[in-house]
Amino acid sequence: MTAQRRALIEAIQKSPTHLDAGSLLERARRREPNIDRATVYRTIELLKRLGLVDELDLMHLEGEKHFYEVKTRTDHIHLACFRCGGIEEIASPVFDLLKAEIAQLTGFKISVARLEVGGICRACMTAKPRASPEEREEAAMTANR
Amino acid sequence: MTAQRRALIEAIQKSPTHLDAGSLLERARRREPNIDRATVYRTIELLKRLGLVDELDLMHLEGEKHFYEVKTRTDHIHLACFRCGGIEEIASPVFDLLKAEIAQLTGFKISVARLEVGGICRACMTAKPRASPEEREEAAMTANR
DNA sequence: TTAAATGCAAATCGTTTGCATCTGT
DNA sequence: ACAGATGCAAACGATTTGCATTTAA
Repeated sequence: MTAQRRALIEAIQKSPTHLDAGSLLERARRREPNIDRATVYRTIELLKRLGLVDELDLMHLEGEKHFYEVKTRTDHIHLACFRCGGIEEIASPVFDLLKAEIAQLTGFKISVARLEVGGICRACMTAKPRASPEEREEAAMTANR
Repeated sequence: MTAQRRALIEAIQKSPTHLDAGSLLERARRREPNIDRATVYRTIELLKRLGLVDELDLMHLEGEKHFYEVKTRTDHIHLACFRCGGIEEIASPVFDLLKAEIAQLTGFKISVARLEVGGICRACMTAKPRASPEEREEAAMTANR
Protein backbone atom coordinates (compact mmCIF):
# COMPACT_ATOMS: atom_id res chain seq x y z
CA MET A 1 0.00 0.00 0.00
CA THR A 2 1.83 3.03 -1.32
CA ALA A 3 1.06 6.73 -1.20
CA GLN A 4 0.31 6.68 -4.94
CA ARG A 5 -2.30 3.99 -4.55
CA ARG A 6 -3.90 5.79 -1.66
CA ALA A 7 -4.15 8.95 -3.73
CA LEU A 8 -5.70 7.08 -6.64
CA ILE A 9 -8.22 5.21 -4.57
CA GLU A 10 -9.24 8.42 -2.89
CA ALA A 11 -9.62 10.10 -6.28
CA ILE A 12 -11.96 7.40 -7.53
CA GLN A 13 -13.99 7.34 -4.35
CA LYS A 14 -14.39 11.08 -4.01
CA SER A 15 -15.46 11.87 -7.53
CA PRO A 16 -19.17 12.34 -8.10
CA THR A 17 -18.69 11.69 -11.83
CA HIS A 18 -17.01 8.92 -13.76
CA LEU A 19 -13.33 9.56 -14.32
CA ASP A 20 -11.07 8.27 -17.04
CA ALA A 21 -7.41 7.43 -16.53
CA GLY A 22 -6.31 10.92 -17.53
CA SER A 23 -8.47 12.89 -15.13
CA LEU A 24 -7.81 10.29 -12.48
CA LEU A 25 -4.12 11.03 -12.86
CA GLU A 26 -4.78 14.75 -12.64
CA ARG A 27 -6.80 14.41 -9.43
CA ALA A 28 -4.33 12.06 -7.82
CA ARG A 29 -1.51 14.48 -8.61
CA ARG A 30 -3.04 17.14 -6.40
CA ARG A 31 -2.12 14.89 -3.53
CA GLU A 32 0.91 13.11 -4.91
CA PRO A 33 2.50 15.39 -7.52
CA ASN A 34 4.98 12.85 -8.84
CA ILE A 35 2.58 10.12 -9.75
CA ASP A 36 2.92 8.73 -13.26
CA ARG A 37 0.53 7.56 -15.97
CA ALA A 38 1.88 4.04 -15.81
CA THR A 39 1.11 3.80 -12.13
CA VAL A 40 -2.46 4.90 -12.77
CA TYR A 41 -3.00 2.16 -15.33
CA ARG A 42 -1.29 -0.45 -13.21
CA THR A 43 -3.35 0.46 -10.18
CA ILE A 44 -6.60 0.47 -12.13
CA GLU A 45 -5.74 -2.96 -13.43
CA LEU A 46 -5.15 -4.11 -9.87
CA LEU A 47 -8.40 -2.68 -8.58
CA LYS A 48 -10.30 -4.29 -11.42
CA ARG A 49 -8.76 -7.65 -10.64
CA LEU A 50 -9.67 -7.27 -6.99
CA GLY A 51 -13.23 -6.51 -7.99
CA LEU A 52 -13.14 -3.11 -6.33
CA VAL A 53 -13.81 -0.98 -9.38
CA ASP A 54 -15.86 -1.38 -12.53
CA GLU A 55 -14.76 -0.22 -15.93
CA LEU A 56 -17.22 1.57 -18.19
CA ASP A 57 -17.21 2.67 -21.80
CA LEU A 58 -20.12 5.07 -21.49
CA MET A 59 -20.99 4.53 -25.12
CA HIS A 60 -17.66 6.00 -26.24
CA LEU A 61 -19.17 9.45 -26.08
CA GLU A 62 -15.70 11.01 -25.93
CA GLY A 63 -13.37 8.82 -27.88
CA GLU A 64 -12.20 5.47 -26.64
CA LYS A 65 -11.47 6.29 -23.04
CA HIS A 66 -12.54 4.05 -20.22
CA PHE A 67 -14.19 5.28 -17.08
CA TYR A 68 -14.08 3.93 -13.59
CA GLU A 69 -16.32 3.72 -10.55
CA VAL A 70 -16.23 1.88 -7.28
CA LYS A 71 -18.09 -1.37 -7.51
CA THR A 72 -21.33 -1.19 -5.57
CA ARG A 73 -23.39 -4.02 -4.21
CA THR A 74 -26.20 -3.55 -6.68
CA ASP A 75 -25.28 -3.15 -10.31
CA HIS A 76 -26.69 -0.16 -12.07
CA ILE A 77 -27.36 0.80 -15.64
CA HIS A 78 -25.65 3.70 -17.36
CA LEU A 79 -27.61 5.92 -19.70
CA ALA A 80 -25.63 8.16 -22.02
CA CYS A 81 -27.26 11.05 -23.82
CA PHE A 82 -25.88 11.44 -27.32
CA ARG A 83 -26.96 15.03 -27.47
CA CYS A 84 -25.77 16.59 -24.20
CA GLY A 85 -23.27 13.95 -23.19
CA GLY A 86 -24.86 13.54 -19.78
CA ILE A 87 -24.73 10.26 -17.91
CA GLU A 88 -27.58 8.97 -15.78
CA GLU A 89 -27.59 5.92 -13.58
CA ILE A 90 -30.45 3.71 -12.65
CA ALA A 91 -30.85 0.43 -10.83
CA SER A 92 -33.75 -1.91 -11.31
CA PRO A 93 -34.90 -5.19 -9.81
CA VAL A 94 -35.69 -6.24 -13.36
CA PHE A 95 -31.99 -5.97 -14.14
CA ASP A 96 -31.18 -8.36 -11.33
CA LEU A 97 -33.93 -10.65 -12.48
CA LEU A 98 -32.49 -10.61 -15.97
CA LYS A 99 -29.02 -11.50 -14.72
CA ALA A 100 -30.46 -14.38 -12.74
CA GLU A 101 -32.31 -15.58 -15.80
CA ILE A 102 -29.19 -15.40 -17.94
CA ALA A 103 -27.19 -17.37 -15.40
CA GLN A 104 -29.91 -19.95 -15.12
CA LEU A 105 -30.44 -20.33 -18.85
CA THR A 106 -26.83 -20.44 -19.97
CA GLY A 107 -25.01 -21.82 -16.96
CA PHE A 108 -22.73 -18.80 -16.92
CA LYS A 109 -21.10 -17.80 -13.68
CA ILE A 110 -21.46 -14.07 -14.12
CA SER A 111 -18.77 -11.84 -12.69
CA VAL A 112 -19.51 -8.62 -14.57
CA ALA A 113 -22.70 -7.37 -16.18
CA ARG A 114 -22.49 -4.09 -17.98
CA LEU A 115 -25.60 -2.51 -19.42
CA GLU A 116 -25.05 0.73 -21.27
CA VAL A 117 -27.82 2.55 -23.00
CA GLY A 118 -27.48 5.32 -25.56
CA GLY A 119 -30.16 7.71 -26.64
CA ILE A 120 -31.61 11.11 -25.96
CA CYS A 121 -32.35 12.10 -22.39
CA ARG A 122 -35.63 13.60 -21.26
CA ALA A 123 -34.19 17.11 -20.94
CA CYS A 124 -32.79 17.10 -24.46
CA MET A 125 -35.98 15.57 -25.74
CA THR A 126 -38.17 18.30 -24.33
CA ALA A 127 -35.71 21.07 -25.15
CA LYS A 128 -35.63 22.67 -28.58
CA PRO A 129 -39.42 22.81 -28.71
CA ARG A 130 -39.17 24.33 -32.18
CA ALA A 131 -37.65 21.16 -33.59
CA SER A 132 -40.02 19.37 -35.92
CA PRO A 133 -40.59 15.64 -35.49
CA GLU A 134 -38.45 15.12 -38.60
CA GLU A 135 -35.56 17.01 -37.05
CA ARG A 136 -35.86 14.98 -33.88
CA GLU A 137 -35.82 11.78 -35.84
CA GLU A 138 -32.80 12.94 -37.78
CA ALA A 139 -30.95 13.96 -34.67
CA ALA A 140 -31.68 10.66 -32.99
CA MET A 141 -30.44 8.82 -36.05
CA THR A 142 -27.26 10.80 -36.39
CA ALA A 143 -26.64 10.48 -32.71
CA ASN A 144 -26.42 6.74 -32.99
CA ARG A 145 -22.72 6.40 -32.70
CA MET B 1 -22.76 2.87 -53.26
CA THR B 2 -19.26 1.77 -54.14
CA ALA B 3 -17.70 -1.64 -54.68
CA GLN B 4 -15.76 -1.24 -51.43
CA ARG B 5 -18.90 -0.67 -49.44
CA ARG B 6 -20.60 -3.62 -51.04
CA ALA B 7 -17.66 -5.84 -50.14
CA LEU B 8 -17.68 -4.63 -46.55
CA ILE B 9 -21.38 -5.03 -46.05
CA GLU B 10 -21.20 -8.52 -47.46
CA ALA B 11 -18.31 -9.33 -45.14
CA ILE B 12 -20.28 -8.27 -42.08
CA GLN B 13 -23.41 -10.07 -43.17
CA LYS B 14 -21.75 -13.33 -44.10
CA SER B 15 -19.65 -13.80 -41.00
CA PRO B 16 -21.02 -16.17 -38.40
CA THR B 17 -18.79 -14.59 -35.76
CA HIS B 18 -18.22 -11.03 -34.67
CA LEU B 19 -15.52 -9.31 -36.70
CA ASP B 20 -13.30 -6.41 -35.77
CA ALA B 21 -12.14 -3.78 -38.23
CA GLY B 22 -8.95 -5.68 -39.01
CA SER B 23 -10.55 -8.99 -39.94
CA LEU B 24 -13.31 -7.14 -41.70
CA LEU B 25 -10.68 -5.52 -43.89
CA GLU B 26 -9.10 -8.88 -44.55
CA ARG B 27 -12.40 -10.45 -45.61
CA ALA B 28 -13.40 -7.53 -47.77
CA ARG B 29 -10.05 -7.67 -49.53
CA ARG B 30 -10.78 -11.12 -50.87
CA ARG B 31 -13.37 -9.43 -53.03
CA GLU B 32 -11.85 -5.97 -53.44
CA PRO B 33 -8.10 -6.31 -53.02
CA ASN B 34 -7.35 -2.60 -52.96
CA ILE B 35 -9.60 -1.63 -50.12
CA ASP B 36 -7.97 0.43 -47.40
CA ARG B 37 -8.18 0.56 -43.60
CA ALA B 38 -9.51 4.09 -43.68
CA THR B 39 -12.39 3.04 -45.88
CA VAL B 40 -13.28 0.27 -43.48
CA TYR B 41 -13.47 2.68 -40.55
CA ARG B 42 -15.36 5.27 -42.53
CA THR B 43 -17.87 2.72 -43.74
CA ILE B 44 -18.38 1.26 -40.28
CA GLU B 45 -19.03 4.76 -38.98
CA LEU B 46 -21.62 5.24 -41.71
CA LEU B 47 -23.35 1.96 -41.03
CA LYS B 48 -23.49 2.75 -37.34
CA ARG B 49 -25.05 6.13 -38.04
CA LEU B 50 -27.62 4.53 -40.28
CA GLY B 51 -28.45 2.11 -37.51
CA LEU B 52 -27.55 -0.90 -39.65
CA VAL B 53 -24.79 -2.30 -37.49
CA ASP B 54 -24.13 -2.47 -33.78
CA GLU B 55 -20.75 -2.03 -32.21
CA LEU B 56 -19.64 -4.36 -29.45
CA ASP B 57 -16.74 -4.44 -27.03
CA LEU B 58 -17.17 -8.07 -26.01
CA MET B 59 -15.66 -7.28 -22.65
CA HIS B 60 -12.33 -6.31 -24.22
CA LEU B 61 -11.29 -9.94 -24.21
CA GLU B 62 -8.67 -9.26 -26.89
CA GLY B 63 -7.43 -5.74 -26.35
CA GLU B 64 -9.44 -2.71 -27.24
CA LYS B 65 -10.85 -3.75 -30.56
CA HIS B 66 -14.46 -3.23 -31.45
CA PHE B 67 -16.63 -5.82 -33.07
CA TYR B 68 -19.53 -5.43 -35.41
CA GLU B 69 -22.75 -7.21 -36.22
CA VAL B 70 -25.82 -6.41 -38.27
CA LYS B 71 -28.49 -4.85 -36.12
CA THR B 72 -31.33 -7.27 -35.62
CA ARG B 73 -34.90 -6.54 -34.71
CA THR B 74 -34.59 -7.96 -31.22
CA ASP B 75 -31.58 -6.95 -29.19
CA HIS B 76 -29.56 -9.73 -27.71
CA ILE B 77 -27.15 -10.04 -24.86
CA HIS B 78 -23.51 -11.00 -25.33
CA LEU B 79 -21.85 -13.33 -22.89
CA ALA B 80 -18.08 -13.48 -22.91
CA CYS B 81 -16.20 -16.27 -21.20
CA PHE B 82 -13.03 -15.00 -19.56
CA ARG B 83 -11.51 -18.45 -19.59
CA CYS B 84 -12.04 -19.76 -23.14
CA GLY B 85 -12.81 -16.49 -24.86
CA GLY B 86 -16.03 -17.83 -26.32
CA ILE B 87 -18.98 -15.58 -27.01
CA GLU B 88 -22.58 -16.62 -26.51
CA GLU B 89 -25.67 -14.71 -27.45
CA ILE B 90 -29.05 -14.78 -25.83
CA ALA B 91 -32.24 -12.82 -26.18
CA SER B 92 -34.84 -12.47 -23.46
CA PRO B 93 -38.25 -10.87 -23.10
CA VAL B 94 -37.04 -9.69 -19.72
CA PHE B 95 -34.40 -7.64 -21.52
CA ASP B 96 -37.07 -5.92 -23.57
CA LEU B 97 -39.12 -5.38 -20.47
CA LEU B 98 -36.12 -3.81 -18.78
CA LYS B 99 -35.54 -1.44 -21.69
CA ALA B 100 -39.17 -0.41 -21.61
CA GLU B 101 -38.94 0.20 -17.90
CA ILE B 102 -35.83 2.31 -18.30
CA ALA B 103 -37.44 4.42 -20.99
CA GLN B 104 -40.55 4.88 -18.91
CA LEU B 105 -38.69 5.71 -15.70
CA THR B 106 -36.11 8.08 -17.12
CA GLY B 107 -37.80 9.51 -20.18
CA PHE B 108 -34.89 8.40 -22.33
CA LYS B 109 -35.47 7.77 -26.00
CA ILE B 110 -33.30 4.69 -26.30
CA SER B 111 -31.48 4.12 -29.57
CA VAL B 112 -28.90 1.57 -28.45
CA ALA B 113 -28.90 -0.83 -25.53
CA ARG B 114 -25.80 -2.89 -25.06
CA LEU B 115 -25.69 -5.56 -22.39
CA GLU B 116 -22.42 -7.40 -22.12
CA VAL B 117 -21.79 -10.03 -19.51
CA GLY B 118 -18.45 -11.45 -18.48
CA GLY B 119 -17.86 -14.60 -16.51
CA ILE B 120 -17.17 -18.29 -16.91
CA CYS B 121 -19.25 -20.30 -19.33
CA ARG B 122 -20.88 -23.58 -18.45
CA ALA B 123 -18.34 -25.64 -20.40
CA CYS B 124 -15.38 -24.04 -18.64
CA MET B 125 -17.16 -24.33 -15.33
CA THR B 126 -17.69 -28.05 -15.63
CA ALA B 127 -14.29 -28.68 -17.19
CA LYS B 128 -11.23 -29.10 -14.99
CA PRO B 129 -13.14 -31.22 -12.51
CA ARG B 130 -10.02 -31.44 -10.42
CA ALA B 131 -10.12 -27.74 -9.64
CA SER B 132 -10.97 -27.08 -6.04
CA PRO B 133 -13.65 -24.55 -5.18
CA GLU B 134 -10.86 -22.22 -4.10
CA GLU B 135 -9.18 -22.45 -7.47
CA ARG B 136 -12.49 -21.73 -9.18
CA GLU B 137 -13.02 -18.73 -7.01
CA GLU B 138 -9.52 -17.51 -7.69
CA ALA B 139 -9.92 -17.98 -11.43
CA ALA B 140 -13.22 -16.15 -11.44
CA MET B 141 -11.65 -13.32 -9.53
CA THR B 142 -8.59 -13.03 -11.71
CA ALA B 143 -10.78 -13.21 -14.76
CA ASN B 144 -12.51 -10.04 -13.78
CA ARG B 145 -10.84 -7.75 -16.27
C1' DT C 1 -19.96 17.26 -64.15
C1' DT C 2 -19.25 17.31 -59.52
C1' DA C 3 -20.10 16.08 -54.84
C1' DA C 4 -18.76 12.34 -52.49
C1' DA C 5 -15.70 8.29 -51.68
C1' DT C 6 -11.14 6.41 -51.87
C1' DG C 7 -6.05 5.31 -50.99
C1' DC C 8 -2.05 6.59 -48.95
C1' DA C 9 0.78 8.14 -45.34
C1' DA C 10 1.27 10.52 -41.34
C1' DA C 11 -0.72 11.73 -37.03
C1' DT C 12 -3.40 10.96 -32.79
C1' DC C 13 -5.04 8.87 -28.68
C1' DG C 14 -5.33 5.78 -25.01
C1' DT C 15 -2.76 2.33 -23.09
C1' DT C 16 1.27 -0.84 -22.23
C1' DT C 17 6.05 -2.21 -21.57
C1' DG C 18 11.21 -2.62 -20.44
C1' DC C 19 14.22 -1.31 -17.35
C1' DA C 20 16.75 1.02 -13.80
C1' DT C 21 15.64 2.90 -9.37
C1' DC C 22 13.18 3.38 -5.19
C1' DT C 23 10.13 1.96 -1.05
C1' DG C 24 7.16 -0.58 2.09
C1' DT C 25 7.24 -4.26 5.11
C1' DA D 1 17.18 -7.11 2.56
C1' DC D 2 14.31 -7.76 -1.15
C1' DA D 3 9.93 -8.50 -3.48
C1' DG D 4 7.19 -5.52 -5.33
C1' DA D 5 5.97 -0.70 -6.81
C1' DT D 6 7.43 3.32 -9.21
C1' DG D 7 8.98 6.83 -12.91
C1' DC D 8 10.59 7.52 -17.24
C1' DA D 9 10.69 7.04 -22.01
C1' DA D 10 9.88 4.44 -25.72
C1' DA D 11 6.71 1.23 -28.02
C1' DC D 12 2.20 -0.22 -29.23
C1' DG D 13 -2.35 -1.04 -31.39
C1' DA D 14 -6.52 0.71 -32.89
C1' DT D 15 -8.44 4.40 -35.04
C1' DT D 16 -8.51 9.02 -37.41
C1' DT D 17 -6.99 12.64 -40.41
C1' DG D 18 -5.30 15.71 -44.47
C1' DC D 19 -4.90 15.73 -48.94
C1' DA D 20 -4.47 14.56 -53.74
C1' DT D 21 -6.92 11.40 -56.82
C1' DT D 22 -10.69 8.59 -58.45
C1' DT D 23 -15.48 7.35 -59.05
C1' DA D 24 -20.65 6.85 -58.86
C1' DA D 25 -24.67 9.11 -60.09
